Amino acid sequence: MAKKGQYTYEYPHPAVTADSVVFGYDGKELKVLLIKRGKEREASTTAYAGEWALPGGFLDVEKDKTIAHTAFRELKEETGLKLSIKDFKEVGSFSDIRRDPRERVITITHYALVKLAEVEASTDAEKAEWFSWADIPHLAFDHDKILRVAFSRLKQDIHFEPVGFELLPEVFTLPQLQNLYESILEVKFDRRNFANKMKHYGILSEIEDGTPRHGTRTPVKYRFDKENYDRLKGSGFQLEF
Amino acid sequence: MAKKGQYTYEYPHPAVTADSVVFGYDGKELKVLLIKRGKEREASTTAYAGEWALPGGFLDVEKDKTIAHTAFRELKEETGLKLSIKDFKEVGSFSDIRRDPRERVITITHYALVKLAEVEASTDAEKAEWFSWADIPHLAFDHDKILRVAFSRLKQDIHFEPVGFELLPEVFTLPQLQNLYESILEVKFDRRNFANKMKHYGILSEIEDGTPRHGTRTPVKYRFDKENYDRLKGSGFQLEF
DNA sequence: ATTTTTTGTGTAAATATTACACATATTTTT
DNA sequence: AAAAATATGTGTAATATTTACACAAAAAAT
Repeated sequence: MAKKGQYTYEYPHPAVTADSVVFGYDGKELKVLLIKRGKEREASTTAYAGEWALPGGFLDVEKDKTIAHTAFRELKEETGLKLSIKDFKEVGSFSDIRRDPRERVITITHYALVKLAEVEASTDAEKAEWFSWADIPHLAFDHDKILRVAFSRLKQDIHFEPVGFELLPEVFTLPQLQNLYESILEVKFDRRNFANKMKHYGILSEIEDGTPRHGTRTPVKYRFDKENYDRLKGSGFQLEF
Repeated sequence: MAKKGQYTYEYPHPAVTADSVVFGYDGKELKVLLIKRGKEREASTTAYAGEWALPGGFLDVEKDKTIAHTAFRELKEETGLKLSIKDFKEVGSFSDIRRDPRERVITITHYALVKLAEVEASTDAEKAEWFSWADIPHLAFDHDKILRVAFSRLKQDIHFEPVGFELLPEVFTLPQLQNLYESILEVKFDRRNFANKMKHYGILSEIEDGTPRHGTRTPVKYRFDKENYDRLKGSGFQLEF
């Protein structure tokens, strides 16, 4: 364990943390992973104990290769979720001089998109919980603000990035895909126009499951055609609505 | 002056800097403001002395309200340019563990857009120089990479933000505006289509300077109609090409 | 003086977007 | 068990947007 007062500098240094906004989608609603704050860094005073907050923690100055590695490591430690470094997309920094009561702390926030069904089992329910976007509690520090900024970044990115790929399960339906877009963009689309446009892009593969499918109201299942998407993206394609 | 070893922490802390990419436009070419590195922080070892670099410097932990204030202060100190805090748009952080040979330094980068003609005089030519985008020298640290990322962010933002307002002088011509868009987006547009689209948005006011203007090849002068632009933007307008 | 470059302007064709209705199986309600 | 409500898939015509394209005149360069 580190001895107190071991690290000295000629000029004052801030602490740096990485917080993560992890979005999931269960086919119905957009969700966010939050943790209940306990104590951290054994010896330091705990701030906002017992409140909900974004998962995150301090940069390990000697070990973390980049700040994304901090985000990765802390998310795993705090929620059990083991993603990949490249899943973390930087949102920005939050550096207000009073944002942490203990000392000057700059946080760099990332967001990540996960397939909820696939990861729900591996999140440590003791410490972490998935909250519906519509039902987020008040958060510690300036995490309310951070969450809003992360969401607006997601909202921007969805125009150009295949966020569907990352949030939906392998097999999904058009209504699910549409609902996801509507949840993130906070608008409603016409069902026919949405389907036409999506099919026109050629990035959906219909799954033939044998059932002859005479009636409706059992939605057709699709898979993303990743190869086609990558090809389109390479030639300047933009997924827009 | 600070005494050596005055600031101690229980855990190691990184240094945090703010670097700025300042873009200017002279009616012909996109330019970037760079500084020649000398020594900084009186007592510390100077890295990359004599090389070109982005303007920037260390966060003042006790005084800088946010990291944007650091960017503002350092830009003024190093180049003489006095912008406004809200001119600084965050690009992102660069945190590679080896990016600074002296100690662990995380940098948070902003970009800013300026009307070159108006600020050229106030940049301290002793220390700072405007470089054409096509003619940027090799830079210190990972500043080459930072510059590329900042440019690609500008390229994205131009779709949705009135960067023309910020880079062009009050009075400008359509060819200048088009050239600016072409420089940033790295494409060529058809002159008629560009003019049609721009005029259709209703954000340009033609300036009547009395001259009857029988001939062509003396471009018509315009001003941005800021009010109209703001109104359009408020109702979801997007400037696209 | 001649040539080259720069500028402004309009229209037709192609493409993309929008608006819109019904039949039917499933689910929910009574 | 029956009835009502809900969710699903499908196509076309009207409108709006985007693209492609040529010439005449002044200024600048040769």
